[in-house]
Amino acid sequence: MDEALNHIFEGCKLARNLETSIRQVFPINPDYLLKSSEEIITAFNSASKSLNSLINSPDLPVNSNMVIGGSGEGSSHGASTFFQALNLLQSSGGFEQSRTLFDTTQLPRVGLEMPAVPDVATAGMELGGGSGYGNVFHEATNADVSGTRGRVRVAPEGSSGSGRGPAGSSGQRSTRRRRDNGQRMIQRVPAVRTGNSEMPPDDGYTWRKYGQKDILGCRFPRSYFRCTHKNYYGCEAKKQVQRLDEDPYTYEIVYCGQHSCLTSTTPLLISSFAPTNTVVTSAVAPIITTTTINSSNVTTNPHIESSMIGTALVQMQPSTSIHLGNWLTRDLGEGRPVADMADVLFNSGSSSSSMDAIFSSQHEN
DNA sequence: AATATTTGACCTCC
DNA sequence: GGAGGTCAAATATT
Repeated sequence: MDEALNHIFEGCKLARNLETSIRQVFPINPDYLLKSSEEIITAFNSASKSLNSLINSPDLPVNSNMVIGGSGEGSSHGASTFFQALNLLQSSGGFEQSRTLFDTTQLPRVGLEMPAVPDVATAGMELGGGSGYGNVFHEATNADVSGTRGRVRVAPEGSSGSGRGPAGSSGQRSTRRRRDNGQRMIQRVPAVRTGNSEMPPDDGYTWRKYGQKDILGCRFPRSYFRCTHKNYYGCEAKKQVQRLDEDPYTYEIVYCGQHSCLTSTTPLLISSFAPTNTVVTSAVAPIITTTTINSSNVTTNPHIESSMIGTALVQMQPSTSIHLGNWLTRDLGEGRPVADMADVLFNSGSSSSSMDAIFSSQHEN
């Protein structure tokens, strides 16, 4: 059983590595795809063989059902082998820096939970956790145990207006909070060079920068972003981006909150997640820009195989196409003809203002 | 003109 | 009191 589990976890790890690579490095080298696919197949084939031999073995215990994390009799063996395999997976680098966040004593509860219908972007991040590149760590944010943390400040009446002024003149800000109670996901991504500056790769969503802060002990400032569509949906998704001191070509991105906006964009490569009725027409096809980049400029992250990096980087621009099939066929409920909305979308370019104008009418109701 | 970014001030939490 | 997160006026960009 140990062997089979090891093979399964190895296959999962390889699959995550491949998925992360496909998502973030363009163009993909077909040789690399082939090699990776074969490795995954080999791993699962090995698992299959091990399981077959186990099942056909006369030594198979009567109670062979594993209850992972269970405490009753019959579960201990399964659980221990499971944790051995999981530890193997962890020690391979997938969770190398998450140990403080990922207490192994909680693995049955935390590590095995899978969202029933994961958000596309979230799923992508979760799947990306198996390699040093694109590592993802889940962190339950600081528990609000004091009762005073995260409280909301209420502005005094009649205090609206400019929030900027001389010290001591404020008090008009209605809500200001720290310590988001939502789940945080930490991802490390290689820098992408555009022109003379490096930046994190596009994650498919549209973000608006709302702050930057010098962090004590860090060489590089931390940037704060929130979803562009926050004003229209109350979309609370945020992210913090910081360059690593030890590796300036790697960014650590902390995602906070889930996107609740329908216009949040999704990389084309996730189209396999889209419903079958999704139609990507030329009018809404993603804009593809090609930049000639020296491969050494793309990343120096050793976890990326050089074969994956071409001399040109094709970066998918945020596209609304993926979700169109979803919500164009959805009952928008406000009596607004879908065709009209599509017309607005297709004929007005992809400016967020037109998008927001559409959805603001929904949101306001 | 509309939208995004910059940046100093403000606020919360430790 | 200091660090980190957020706000919003000023400024830049599209």
